[in-house]
Amino acid sequence: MIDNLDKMILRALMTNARRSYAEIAKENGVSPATVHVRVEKMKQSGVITGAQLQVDAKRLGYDVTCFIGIILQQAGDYPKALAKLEALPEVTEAFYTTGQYSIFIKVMVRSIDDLQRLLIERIQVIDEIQSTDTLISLQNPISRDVEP
Amino acid sequence: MIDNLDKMILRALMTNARRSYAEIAKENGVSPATVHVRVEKMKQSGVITGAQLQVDAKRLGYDVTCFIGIILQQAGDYPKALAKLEALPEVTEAFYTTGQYSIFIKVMVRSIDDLQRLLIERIQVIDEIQSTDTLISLQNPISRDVEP
DNA sequence: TTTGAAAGTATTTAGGA
DNA sequence: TCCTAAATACTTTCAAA
Repeated sequence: MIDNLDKMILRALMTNARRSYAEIAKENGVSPATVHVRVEKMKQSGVITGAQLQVDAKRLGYDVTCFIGIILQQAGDYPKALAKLEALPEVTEAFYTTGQYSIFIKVMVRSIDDLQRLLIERIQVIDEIQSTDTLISLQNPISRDVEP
Repeated sequence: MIDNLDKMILRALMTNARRSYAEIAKENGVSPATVHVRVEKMKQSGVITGAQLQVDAKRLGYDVTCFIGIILQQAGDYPKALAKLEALPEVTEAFYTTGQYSIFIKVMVRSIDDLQRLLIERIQVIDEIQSTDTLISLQNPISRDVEP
């Protein structure tokens, strides 16, 4: 399904999604048309789902990143709780997890004050949520992709 | 520092980093050259840090995503422990956090067996680590960017 | 599946408003 | 700072191997 050339193309684009197919082609001894064909195939098969610009959240004013573990009143409340969390733009990731928490979310806000308001006024008021644990991130020293 | 046009450009590229500057220019009533200049400025000022292809980890064979909270022997062990974690390609994110854990990592592996091996043979053997808590993710229903 | 060639676009630079 | 215009480079299609 995915051969070595596909992997090379993924590796190239995962580090810099705006690199030209021409350049990647040259590096791998194939024609630009081939790179184009391979990328289209990986898009169609769902291996490639998109391309995101990476921005420095701090420079956009988001100084606080944190993780919140959520314990629900009942396990079956998951879809409702999730829908309510999705409506909060500060919630940038949500995971449905096993273990002590049912839902585990990543939140990015401008300040500790904003975090407190978000937690108290928008998250802890969600009926389906029983309690939350917050983990504030001070640094994000590793951030990278899986190996293709 | 960042004006409205910059934000529009970021919004466009954050959802699809391969969109053409020409198209973004047209949408915002400016010339392609202006978009180019703005992007270069945001790269130089560090607002834009790169562009990543998004891939479906499951289709690359990474079926298991999990979070591991790490408690260190001593707080000062952080740099050493981090360096050892960085050497493990399965560790795709690391956060230095306040609260019950010192380091909080995201791990992507091919199977639960691989997770077990990674935990026992590569992570729990790190001298500086006292103990770990693992949280397995079954789904990732929300995954998006902050608002610029 | 890959390619070369052609057509269509896009990027990037530079000069001038 | 932004634009237009021009040069260069890239992408994408397609017919053939």
